[in-house]
Amino acid sequence: MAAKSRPKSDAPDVSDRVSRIREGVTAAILEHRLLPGTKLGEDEIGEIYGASRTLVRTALQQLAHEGIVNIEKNRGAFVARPTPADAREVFEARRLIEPTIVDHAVDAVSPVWLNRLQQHLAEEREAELRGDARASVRLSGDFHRLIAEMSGHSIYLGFLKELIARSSLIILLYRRHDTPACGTDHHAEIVTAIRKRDKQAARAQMLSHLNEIEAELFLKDPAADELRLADVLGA
Amino acid sequence: MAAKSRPKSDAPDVSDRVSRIREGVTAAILEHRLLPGTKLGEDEIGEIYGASRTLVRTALQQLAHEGIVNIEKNRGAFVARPTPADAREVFEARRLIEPTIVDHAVDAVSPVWLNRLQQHLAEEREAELRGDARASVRLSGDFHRLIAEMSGHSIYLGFLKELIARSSLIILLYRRHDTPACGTDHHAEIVTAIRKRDKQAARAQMLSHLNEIEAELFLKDPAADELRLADVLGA
DNA sequence: ACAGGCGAAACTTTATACAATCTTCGCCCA
DNA sequence: TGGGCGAAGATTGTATAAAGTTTCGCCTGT
Repeated sequence: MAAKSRPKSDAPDVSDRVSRIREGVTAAILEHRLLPGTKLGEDEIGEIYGASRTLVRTALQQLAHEGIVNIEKNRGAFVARPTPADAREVFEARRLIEPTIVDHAVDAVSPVWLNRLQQHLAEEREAELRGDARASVRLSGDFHRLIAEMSGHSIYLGFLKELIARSSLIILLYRRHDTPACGTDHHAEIVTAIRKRDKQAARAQMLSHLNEIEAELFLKDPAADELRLADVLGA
Repeated sequence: MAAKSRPKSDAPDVSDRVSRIREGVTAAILEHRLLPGTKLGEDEIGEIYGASRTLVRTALQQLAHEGIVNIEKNRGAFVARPTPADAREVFEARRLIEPTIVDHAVDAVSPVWLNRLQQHLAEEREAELRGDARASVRLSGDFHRLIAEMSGHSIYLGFLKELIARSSLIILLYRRHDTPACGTDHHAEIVTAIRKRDKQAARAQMLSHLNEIEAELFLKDPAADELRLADVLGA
């Protein structure tokens, strides 16, 4: 029995073909290459990844469950278009969960993890300097996911993955100016608090970080989605 | 076009055939008619619901994403068997989320909702009196879900659905005695606090309720799942 | 010229057939 | 008698084809 036969039920099955499709599409959405509302045709994606529609469909259903794709019956799959109400819910949930996650991360602090965090900060700075907006957006989300992995809490990790993916769409849709997605300095301050094992500070930093992200959004409060047309016509 | 053509992306699509399968299997698991570890053959289920394997597979994948079914590659789908570590994570998450949910529920209180809550309590009492363990288990979870629906927070609702489903399996696996799943009195006290619009009390009641449920569990801390065999032999 | 309806094309949904993998049972050998 | 090898059976993974639905263009009638 080699160690390779250990799917362990938690492993993402990176070698799986469905996962390759899912992660490819997810990356495209998170990096803002696929815009909200874009139609995701099964043939189209299948041809790109050299897979049949069966596998594409499986991947799209998983993405729909994660909330970044909407599947409309008999019409197909589309990149989700979160409403302002959705956005408020997502950030409220993040404000609730992430301080607790960072608490656990402090408990799990170790040289190995600190090293990973440092390395990640370096990658973020590099992408920022390079002006690579796509990488910046992706890495910004990855930072939060990294802390969730560090916490060792698999349920929080699963929840947060959903919330981060949706956040990426929300930021794309509703940011006021073309501000950099996530202040890298904030991330550094959070890491500092984690290194000092200061839960109080870590929670506070995380919370203010999330508040700042949301504050940079323009979450207007239309009566319903139907008003979107009026917005477009007014522009 | 009648109002029926409104899937609205959030509706459970009750008329959908996949959803019928999913909800049927979910109910069977939540009512403890399907025990953890049970193999869920695709042909088997397909024959029961008169559907082809394509639809069954879709339903099973959704259940796997909700965490109550494990899909092992080339082996099939099985009812999940949460570990004690999973159990602790689930209840920690519930202790974090549900007090906040009940907070929102208090904000949303109205005669209509109070009526539904009362009606639900009556159903629970009736099932308890009737000695219908299956209905009791299901209704006990439905109470928590009802409050989440009342909160109007769709993300919390989605998260809680997962947590409740897993909780049902956990309680089945790890309860000390054959205690009634969930104290009905506790639920009544929570409703009372909600009616009084007393957030403080509602949060406290919810928290102690969750603590009590977890306290009635026997979450031993084996090194790994492999020790399960030793437990059985020791018994 | 324009509104309404018919029809074809494209896509999704569902079913079925085929391929790959795992399990199980029987047999053989040490 | 116990263990290991191997083939048959069963089950899942994947692809392809048939069926149903929506959408868009075009045509006709007013």
